[in-house]
Amino acid sequence: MVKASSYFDKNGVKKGAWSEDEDNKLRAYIQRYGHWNWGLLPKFAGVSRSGKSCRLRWMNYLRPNMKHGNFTKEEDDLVIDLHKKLGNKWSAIASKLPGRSDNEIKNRWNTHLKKRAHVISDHQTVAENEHIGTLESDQANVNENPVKETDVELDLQEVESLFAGILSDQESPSFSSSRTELSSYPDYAVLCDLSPQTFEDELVGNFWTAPFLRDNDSIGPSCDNLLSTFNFVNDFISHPPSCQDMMMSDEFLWSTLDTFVDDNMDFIN
DNA sequence: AATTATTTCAACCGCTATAGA
DNA sequence: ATCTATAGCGGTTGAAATAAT
Repeated sequence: MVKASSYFDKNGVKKGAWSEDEDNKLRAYIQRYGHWNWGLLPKFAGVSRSGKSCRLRWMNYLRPNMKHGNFTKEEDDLVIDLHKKLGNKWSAIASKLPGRSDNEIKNRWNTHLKKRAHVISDHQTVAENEHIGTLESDQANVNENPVKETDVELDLQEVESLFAGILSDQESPSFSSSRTELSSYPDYAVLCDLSPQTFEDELVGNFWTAPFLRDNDSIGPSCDNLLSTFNFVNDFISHPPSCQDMMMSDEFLWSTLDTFVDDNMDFIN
């Protein structure tokens, strides 16, 4: 199901449903270069979307290993359980359900599970009240409300341990997610002849993995493009070749440089 | 079969947190 | 300390799908 047929806003940014072509462009780009900067990514990927929109599309739909379709009973139960402990912390809940996005879980909760959880909660409240009533009658005049205080204390401990578990699972959300994503891209490992982990260390914020502007045919030789390309050439000349060897083949590099010179001879002259 | 009401869920929006200048 | 850019989160929207009449 899609939200709306697409349209362009007053700034020329495309909104609404993503087309298959846009999905393919975004997927291909991120699988090749990673998401190094969401703000700039759409331009390089060749899609007329906002960075936010690209990020959302990738995180919620295009990421590798994302599940789509019905939730299993186990997943539903887990969401209910985690929501009971964490509340509307969809991102934290999603971190415990592999292949499900926070958005998907939020929708699942709002459309299916909220009612079910309320029913369960109502039953539990009745049971708890009966239990408390029994205790209170048993321990009348000893303590005003011993059972409720104990319950609150246990819940806090549960929440704390759960958060501790989440934090220990992921040293950094962006790093851990990109590690998972990268490990599923054999092309990168082959290209670099590096383990995904080592490659990731090189990838994050690495100049050499940022896309070369000429990759995007829709972008003409603007001053920004030329500046970036000149910077690229300067860096290539002045830097030791280790990174170049890892990240690019000679064939790609020289063909890119040739193309650049051909296309921009007038500007250079 | 046609119309209306309801449900679903992908995408948007506004806000906050964080990092870097 | 302040400003700016970016990433991420959670609430909300609204078109499409489905159910009810």
